[in-house]
Amino acid sequence: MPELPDVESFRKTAQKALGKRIDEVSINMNRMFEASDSSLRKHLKGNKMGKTKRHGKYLFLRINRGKWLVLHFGMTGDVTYAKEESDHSIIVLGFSNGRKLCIISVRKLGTVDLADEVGDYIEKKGLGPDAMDISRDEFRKRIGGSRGSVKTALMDQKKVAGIGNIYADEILYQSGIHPKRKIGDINEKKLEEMHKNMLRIFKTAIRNNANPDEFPRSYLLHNREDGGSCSGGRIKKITVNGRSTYYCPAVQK
DNA sequence: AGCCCTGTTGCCGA
DNA sequence: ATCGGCAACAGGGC
Repeated sequence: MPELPDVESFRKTAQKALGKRIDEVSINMNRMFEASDSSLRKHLKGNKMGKTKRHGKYLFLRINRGKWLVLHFGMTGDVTYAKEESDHSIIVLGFSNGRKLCIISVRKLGTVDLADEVGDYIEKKGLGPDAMDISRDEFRKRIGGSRGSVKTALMDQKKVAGIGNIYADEILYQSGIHPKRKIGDINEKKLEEMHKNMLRIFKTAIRNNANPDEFPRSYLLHNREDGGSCSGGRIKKITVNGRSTYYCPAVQK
């Protein structure tokens, strides 16, 4: 689930607790946690939920003056705000209105951390500019300036933050580019087209709360399986950068 | 029931 | 730069 649009949707959910005081804290520690149980409790309990930020696939929740709760979900995740506690919650924040903000991670592959400054944290991680924020020229410079395959470049969080396996395939499909094409083989005009498509796809996904059922039918995502149908032919499955990759040979060159 | 494979991520070592 | 292995777990196929 958690690529840029999913995390943006998590952020909006967390935003519903804005200004609410955290009365109760429940933490199910596991290997995701970089911050200790005691320091998390110290910074969470009794404080009010502040503003929220997202950068790439990272979510930042301000929980105390200058302190941020940092969340990265790995391959699975969700955030809920309701009276009921969700299964697989790693952190549950209880508020006086009886509602709970649940941070969910079924597979426990991500990260939970504390940070003083969002910008410093992003820099420390070496993340590139957020995909929704990056200018056309910057995109062309960062993606175009590598030697490997175009899909590998798109998924490199150090170049541009937020594009994962599913959306990389979608961007390449809609841009008519074979995932294994070498970057050097793609001209500037095509790179700019990719940038435009990336923004459009993410905007569409965000508008629909990252729910693929609501995306246009023309999206690859709906037929993302070996032998799946496409206007031009059949979807093919290959491996790129160690990840399953789906594309249409008739459409993508 | 149980075994095997796959996977929306990212780090590490060869 | 690229590749395989790995982390933890659920769900589907057989």
